Amino acid sequence: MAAAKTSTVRPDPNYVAEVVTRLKEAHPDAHCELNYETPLQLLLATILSAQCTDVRVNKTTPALFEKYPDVKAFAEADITELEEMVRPTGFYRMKAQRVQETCRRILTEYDGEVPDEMEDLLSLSGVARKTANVVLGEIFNKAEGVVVDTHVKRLSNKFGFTTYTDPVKIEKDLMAIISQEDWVKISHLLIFHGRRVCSARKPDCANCSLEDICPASELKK
DNA sequence: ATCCCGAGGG
DNA sequence: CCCTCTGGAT
Repeated sequence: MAAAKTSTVRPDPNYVAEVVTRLKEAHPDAHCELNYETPLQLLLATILSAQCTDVRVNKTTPALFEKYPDVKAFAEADITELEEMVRPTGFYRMKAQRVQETCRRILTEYDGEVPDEMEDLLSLSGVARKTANVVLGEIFNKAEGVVVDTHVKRLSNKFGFTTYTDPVKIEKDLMAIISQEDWVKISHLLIFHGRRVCSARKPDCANCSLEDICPASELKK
């Protein structure tokens, strides 16, 4: 019988396990770096983090969360003032609108509480799988997938975990090769590694503990 | 595929 | 200057 063809080429499970093990050793403190105190604050911080560094989000949110202490305050905020508050994070008009629209819907449809179901989260303005996965994983401890941001996307391709560029397809590939108990952790690890070692502009292969097993190592070119 | 948008790094 | 940053909606 001829070998069954699969539509997607999977990386060697042993290789994947080795990469995960080494990432855990390299970044034992990997965690979500967005600052927040409430579920609402994490949801909003994550919406603001689109195409923006978490460092900049963290410099923006303290004043924002002080001025608007709860969902109601965001729902009733003057949109121009809200725009100015979120301006440093970029895409500020759209983000202000999404933040307010999301808070209004949480107020009117979810009794003021951030929903803990994927379907409900995805129905919110400015919330797609990446943001929903962050909230489900960090707050409710019930991740239904893997957070795929720009770092996870870049490194997943470098390590050969996926061949796709579409975040949804990348997430599906990762869910197939990473054990479910590591779904939250793998994103933290890839994001930490992507920021500190394997940056997009200048990957520091000389100081990377995975250099010898990395298909994209710059040192052997 | 394109738009939204500012700020820092190389 | 150009690229990148925990994306999402049209």
